[in-house]
Amino acid sequence: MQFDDKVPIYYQIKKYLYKEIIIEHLNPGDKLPAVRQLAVDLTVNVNTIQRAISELVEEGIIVTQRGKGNFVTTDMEKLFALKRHVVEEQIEVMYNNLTALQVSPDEVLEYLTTYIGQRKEQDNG
Amino acid sequence: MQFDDKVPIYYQIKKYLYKEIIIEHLNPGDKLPAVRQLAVDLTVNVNTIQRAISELVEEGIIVTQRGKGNFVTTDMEKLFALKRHVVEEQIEVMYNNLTALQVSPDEVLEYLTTYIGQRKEQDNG
DNA sequence: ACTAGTGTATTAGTTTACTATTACACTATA
DNA sequence: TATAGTGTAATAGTAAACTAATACACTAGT
Repeated sequence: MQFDDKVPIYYQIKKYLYKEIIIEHLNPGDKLPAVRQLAVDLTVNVNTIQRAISELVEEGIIVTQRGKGNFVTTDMEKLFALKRHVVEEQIEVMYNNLTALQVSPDEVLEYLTTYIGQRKEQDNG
Repeated sequence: MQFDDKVPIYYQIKKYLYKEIIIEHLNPGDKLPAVRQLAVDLTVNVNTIQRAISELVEEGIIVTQRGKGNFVTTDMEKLFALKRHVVEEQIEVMYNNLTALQVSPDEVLEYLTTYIGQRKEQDNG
């Protein structure tokens, strides 16, 4: 896995696991790969994996069963809230940053519309 | 100034200076505060300021006149490109992250529209 | 010439994230 | 009960960012 050297790796792994859960590569109740396996897959140290996972456990997204493994929670409330939160955060950060640059809400919408239009052209062409 | 401890300070200062230039708190040809003054204002070390500024110099956004100070470039092309780039980057990052979460372009637009609607209510209420 | 204001460079020390390694504890199964 | 698979913890070492302090070099005004 490729990491942005401006952000701690454990934090990027956290976001990666969020993603895997949100897009249902990992479903409620699923067992995660073993920490040692994840360490190999993502080419980082076990401790780094551990740090990411322990934060997800604190947040109630992942549940640990000692000796068995780590599992995605079956608490659907938590999972819905996770997706809502992650998506909203993306929008919010972008909106706040652009607003700080004195871009108006209408302009933000305009920029996004234009951007999507360009992407559609590119992705088709 | 308040920093996000997940991102290097020098990098956040870079972004801060981008902002100051884009919103025309600093205009073409303007002299920046002295590095020692900036260090006090932003409550960081001079070396950290220096690191941020030296990257802006490499990018041609800031021009150093030794013994005099650091100045915003008068190359308007560079400045327009800067704004274009910074704004587009915000949109792009958000779009890519949401796409990775299997949010469709139309949904991205929908989320943003809803978000802006909510903000307007809040900010008026 | 002197001095104050500026950027630049160097050195040393601290903190945090990360790695590497090893050991320990729990679970399930042959 | 032995063993393989799991999470957990602790120790030691490395690298990067940051701070602190000092010294140097250039510019402008007195």
